[in-house]
Amino acid sequence: MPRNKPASCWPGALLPRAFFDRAATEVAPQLLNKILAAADGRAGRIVEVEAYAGAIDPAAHTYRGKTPRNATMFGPPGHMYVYFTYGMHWCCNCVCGPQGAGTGVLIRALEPLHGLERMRAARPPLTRDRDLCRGPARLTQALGIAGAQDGVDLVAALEGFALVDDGMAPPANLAGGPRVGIRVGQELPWRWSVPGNRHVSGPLPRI
DNA sequence: CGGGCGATACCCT
DNA sequence: GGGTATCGCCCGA
Repeated sequence: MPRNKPASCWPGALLPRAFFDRAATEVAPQLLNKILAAADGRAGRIVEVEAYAGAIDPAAHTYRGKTPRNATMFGPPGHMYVYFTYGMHWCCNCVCGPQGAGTGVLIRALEPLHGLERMRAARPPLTRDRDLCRGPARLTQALGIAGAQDGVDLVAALEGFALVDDGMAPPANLAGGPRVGIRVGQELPWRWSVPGNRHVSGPLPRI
């Protein structure tokens, strides 16, 4: 694939670097209804996110400091931290600020917008359309995100992936809920989703 | 559409 | 060596 700007494949404005240079808990709800786009046109609207807050957050990969696996999380905001889990799945985060804090936002679900044929081709044959990007490891597979994309700059958007704002505001009156699949830190209400959206994964938060 | 269950390899202790 | 920021398949409604 050419290293052109994904913004040219989806109408809207790239998110500025400053968008990510603040606490992950602040960035996360603002990412709802933004668009994650790939250079080949595959794109989806972000409908579910979780914040991971580094040294103060026992559920964060970065809680115990920098390691080879989590190094990207300690790097510049606006880059993509991709990690491997459960022996078979890749998941995608947006690194947040301040740089060096090891904080980020896990993208948990997308509503598919464009390039659905390519998404289906990248997913198991029996996948129901609702499940194309419903879950953090499903959306990476649908968009072609894996270990090779760890560290990709989503703001510069020169490496095949970008975050785009097409003008749709985040949902109003959002409430946070517990994050999915963690043992520690469950009391922190750092999961947000678009109310009523059918492409949200896991237990639906009470509206 | 929702629940139960097995699969899988890498990282860190 | 243990635990994991999960998912697909299969079954019933």
